Amino acid sequence: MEQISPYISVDCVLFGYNGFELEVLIVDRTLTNDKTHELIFNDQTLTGNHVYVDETIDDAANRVLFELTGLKDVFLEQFKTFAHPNRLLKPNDQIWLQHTGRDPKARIVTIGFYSLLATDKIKLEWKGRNVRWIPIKEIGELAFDHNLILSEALRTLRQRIKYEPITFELLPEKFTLTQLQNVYEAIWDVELDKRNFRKKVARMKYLIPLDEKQTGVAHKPARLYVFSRDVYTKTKKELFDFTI
Amino acid sequence: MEQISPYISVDCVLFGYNGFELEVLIVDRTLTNDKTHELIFNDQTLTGNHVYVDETIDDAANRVLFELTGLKDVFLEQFKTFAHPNRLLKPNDQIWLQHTGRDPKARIVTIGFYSLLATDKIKLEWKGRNVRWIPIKEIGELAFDHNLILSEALRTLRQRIKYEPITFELLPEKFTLTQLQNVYEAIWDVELDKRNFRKKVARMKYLIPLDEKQTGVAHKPARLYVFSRDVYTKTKKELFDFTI
DNA sequence: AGTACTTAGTGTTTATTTTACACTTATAAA
DNA sequence: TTTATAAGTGTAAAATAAACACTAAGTACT
Repeated sequence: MEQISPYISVDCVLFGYNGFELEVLIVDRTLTNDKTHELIFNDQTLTGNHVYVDETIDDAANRVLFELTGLKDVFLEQFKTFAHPNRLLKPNDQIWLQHTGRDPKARIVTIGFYSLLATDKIKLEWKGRNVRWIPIKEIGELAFDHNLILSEALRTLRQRIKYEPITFELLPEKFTLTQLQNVYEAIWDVELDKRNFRKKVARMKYLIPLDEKQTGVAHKPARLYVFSRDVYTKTKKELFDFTI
Repeated sequence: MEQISPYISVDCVLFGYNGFELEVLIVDRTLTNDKTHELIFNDQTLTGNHVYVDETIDDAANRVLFELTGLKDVFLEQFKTFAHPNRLLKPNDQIWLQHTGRDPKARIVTIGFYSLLATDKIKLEWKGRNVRWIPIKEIGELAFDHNLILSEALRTLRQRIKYEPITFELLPEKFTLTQLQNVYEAIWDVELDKRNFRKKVARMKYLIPLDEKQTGVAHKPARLYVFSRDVYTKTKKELFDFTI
């Protein structure tokens, strides 16, 4: 029952919305033989890194996000912690751990974060590794238990957008109501009624209509809106939300 | 930026309901000088323990719960992970860590769980330490960041009971509608309208009325109900809840 | 036996929210 | 000027939420 030095990491599920579908940021994990330069394997993972001893787990998650996208101060929230059962490591994962000089017997504890990003404004770059957005429906088998982590992140996201105004994070600052509706439809994978959706969001005071319209579209241009966090925090009911 | 062996623990916030108020299980932490037997300090903590290398974090949390209450298979859910910023350790905590042979510089990562228990059916006992239920409003300063952990657990609980039928876990198997209402009132610290509350729960098919009544009360005896998880899982809308 | 005490249990009205459903309007492109 | 495309709008019916006060059924006490 001795405590072998565990390895603490964060894994970030970065959700993006491209105007049509929900996407997730995926990194290629490529391992080649140092001498022969043969490809040993090539698969895919979520983005993550280990937690340094002098930083909080939120620091670590923000660092991963920043190194990848150059962005700071974006929505990033812890959702669940996973202790990889090492006996279930896939062969590739074992090889990978040895290659990176880590003990495959050491417990891996990883804290899952998820972030919401407007896909367009991001230039991806990460330590020379191939990083790209993949529509969530097209994601195949990932390394470690990253499929589970992704699945739990999506479950959390689907719940969270019911009660908190975070869908705006997936959109440009100014957006149309149709775009907003599309985000909900993409996340929940359902179709919503346009008129009822608009009636519903019309009640949200923190959704501010602008005197501005879309330009350059080959149809009736839509009105643009912004989300006001100020109005939101002022009007939301704190009824059950006091801290002891 | 070297990785000092971190220390991984679980902290369990055990919520109980005594018929009147929401309570939390608290452990006395007493430290005496090994030679002189003088009391060095005596303060209070949540219940927790470290995670062994051969168990999952859920195993560890269940182990803590079992050692404390003798109960298995009760509601126990992870809610948030905390990385104690060690620079903020209180003096007592530093002394405690040294006393238990641990490096105060080693990062502490603790995974917070919360559990819901019907206070009455539990016999408390934990390694000879003093363990007791304390009403949540009477809890003072706790060790480490346990006040923060408790506060986050309560926030989670207050949210969770809005959408999931877990309040039953705080009650005996057969309960009255008034008891159920009292649980909501205790958790949210509000008063609810009796008639509206009953109208609302009457819509819940998984709340099964029995042909049984309270006995031994000096007033009109109330009808007893049970919660049927079967009916709940069958009838609940899985609409947005598929797994990829 | 009767009375006092205590909590259980019930219904109505009004306001708000949800749901289902189809046509007109404004712009760019051809 | 015509066409294609998405924007934008209203109504009726059903369900839910909110406010509000009295009667019923048991025990305890005399």
